[in-house]
Amino acid sequence: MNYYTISQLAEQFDISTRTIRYYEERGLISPIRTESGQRLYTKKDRAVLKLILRGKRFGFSLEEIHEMISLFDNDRTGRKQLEKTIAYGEQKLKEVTERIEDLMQLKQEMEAILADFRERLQKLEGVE
Amino acid sequence: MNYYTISQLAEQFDISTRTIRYYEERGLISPIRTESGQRLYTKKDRAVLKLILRGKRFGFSLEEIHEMISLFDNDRTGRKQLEKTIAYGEQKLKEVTERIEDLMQLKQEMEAILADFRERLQKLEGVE
DNA sequence: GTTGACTTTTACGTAAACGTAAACTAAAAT
DNA sequence: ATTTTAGTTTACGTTTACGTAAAAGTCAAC
Repeated sequence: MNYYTISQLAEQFDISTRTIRYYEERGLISPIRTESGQRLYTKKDRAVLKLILRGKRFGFSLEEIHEMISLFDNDRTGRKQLEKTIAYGEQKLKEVTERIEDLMQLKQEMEAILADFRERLQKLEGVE
Repeated sequence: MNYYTISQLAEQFDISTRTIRYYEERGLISPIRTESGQRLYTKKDRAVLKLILRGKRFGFSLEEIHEMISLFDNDRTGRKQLEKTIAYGEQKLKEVTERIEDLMQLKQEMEAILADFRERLQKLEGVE
């Protein structure tokens, strides 16, 4: 298998190494170590990092992202655990759905405003 | 016309008065004042506040939201101004569109994971 | 085998977005 | 008329999410 160093990942995602170490401090990512203590990241670690950054773009806090990651990550075997996980997941899914609807409304409003501006510009050009 | 007090707005949106004053500090909202210096908010101010909070939910910084507000707010009359505004608006619209697509992908992934969990639960219940 | 790039931990610094407390004034209620 | 209640400014405090610098160890290249 193949590993990434911290600076490789940092470059790939255009973030600092400090940022990656900070995510580790907060328990969001857990790379293995070489004998001498250097961090090594697997493809899976990379995927987690990608997930973190996407969550951030959506305005989720690291705390929320942490919750979501443990949702996907932990193999919850017990029935109660599964039910809890599903309930939590359904709630998060609902939140995401609401956000999408909200954003689509914003999009429509922006399009309307833009249409208005374009019309104004047309009139100005007509006069000229 | 009808005005809102700061605490009325705070209650309506479930935020603190400090938060509203902070948005004013940052130039995002500009209520009128009574003779004695108390803030009064119009329907339009309320709409702006709503916009701010929506922007925040989407993960935009107050700085970005400030920009967007002045975009919608200022009556830009000159041709150059109009063109600039339209260009900026189109860019923001693109960002929003991308975000929607991104979120929809996240939604699908979450749905897949949830389906998997539900299947596991089914199997457990079948055994029981 | 030493220079230079990279990594580690520790620790203090910082910007954004408010929270909170003090000291005071105005409005509303009793 | 005088308590509450709500509002104001000023200013320091706090959390999140890192930035930055120091001191020391390690890896890669020449």
